[in-house]
Amino acid sequence: MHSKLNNVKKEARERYHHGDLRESLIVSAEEILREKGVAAFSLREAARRTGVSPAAPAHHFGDTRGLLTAVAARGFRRLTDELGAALEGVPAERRLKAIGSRYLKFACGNPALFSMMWMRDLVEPDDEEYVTAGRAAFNVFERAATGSDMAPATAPRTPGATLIAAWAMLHGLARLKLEGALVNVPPEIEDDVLDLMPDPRGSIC
Amino acid sequence: MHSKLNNVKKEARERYHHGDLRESLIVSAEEILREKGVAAFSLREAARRTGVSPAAPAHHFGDTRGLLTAVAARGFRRLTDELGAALEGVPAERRLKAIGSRYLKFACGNPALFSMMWMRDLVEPDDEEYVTAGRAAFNVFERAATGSDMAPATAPRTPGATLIAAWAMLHGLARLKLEGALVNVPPEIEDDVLDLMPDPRGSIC
DNA sequence: TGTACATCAGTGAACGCGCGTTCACTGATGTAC
DNA sequence: TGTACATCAGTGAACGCGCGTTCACTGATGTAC
Repeated sequence: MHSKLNNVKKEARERYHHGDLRESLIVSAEEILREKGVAAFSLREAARRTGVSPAAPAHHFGDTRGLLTAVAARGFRRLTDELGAALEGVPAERRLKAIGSRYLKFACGNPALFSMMWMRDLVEPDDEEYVTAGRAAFNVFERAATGSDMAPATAPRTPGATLIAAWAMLHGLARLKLEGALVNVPPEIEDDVLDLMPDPRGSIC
Repeated sequence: MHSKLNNVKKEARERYHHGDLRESLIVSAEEILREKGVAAFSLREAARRTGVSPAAPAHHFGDTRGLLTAVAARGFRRLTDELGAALEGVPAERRLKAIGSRYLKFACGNPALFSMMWMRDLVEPDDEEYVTAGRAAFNVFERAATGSDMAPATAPRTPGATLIAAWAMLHGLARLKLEGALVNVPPEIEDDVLDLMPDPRGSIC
């Protein structure tokens, strides 16, 4: 039974048509980011890891930027999911912190991916999928932080200063950690920093 | 007189020995960062712009990473100067905000340089000059934010949570701006965010 | 003041590399009749 | 149910490119005597 499974897999691998190349390329790309970082990423290696010719990716993504954009969008979707999961069963007054520590956890667990997601040089910043995915992640944060579920779906957002301030503190903490700027800082402090996030509901100050 | 000056310059340019190649390469590198961004940086182009053979930089910096490290260190020194200048004649209670907006100004005025300064992949993170320059910048921030001048010069720092929180908010705001994440946010909000920085002197809350 | 020589700061040609992308092509798939 | 054909998803060889670095070298500088 095990060997049967392997045969199926092998056949699939050796088929002329891959079957799910788009998906596989994204997975390979994430792998490269995880193992080697953003700077070392190349389209050819993604193809190589997927066991496909270097010209194949063009069919699905056009060019390198296209693939990275898809990977970034997928990253935002995963972030959205994780932020959502972090809120389950958490009372309103602890949601800001809960979402904050999950945001950090995501960034530190996927350092290269997280960085790449924000690099407008590498990504097609106007790509609809990318924009939508990014906005969805922010929406979760906004709802958790403000307690409001009424965020308009389409209109341009102009969120309040406190919300942006909380996000900035969070994002900055993540970046500083990734950048190794906090190596001399005791890790417990991180928790205190999260407590200092300004609360958009105005419960502090 | 003008032409005489030009002749001197021309001679200098055409001399076999450059005279100040180390300095010139750093300047060219900054130029490239400004014009093309981090991703497009190359050692060869820095040499080309300086009017020197591609092998010349090795004499002064060893390799690409060496040059970028020097550029980053210089960036931190410039940041230190600017932060210091931002404090001149500013009363204690307004220093936190003053230094905050200067930090933002620096980041947004030198986007590629600022990003590069934090990229441990591109830089020799243990280089003494780099480390010293980075620490000096942080020291200015710390002194301005806490009002304390007694920061030990050598001992490993373990700054308080509020200080880190303020820095994180600032750094995060800078990053979000550079990353284009705030395009839909009215610019006035930035000022309000700075007002929300937690004050390490405990004057708020 | 003159000269020999070590050291320094450059040259420029060459290396091998991996990259993104193009190209004419072919095998597989699915649909219309 | 069988067949013709359009479309799709791949191949793999080739392109030109710019890169970082190495190498043997040479011109300029400065120092010791």
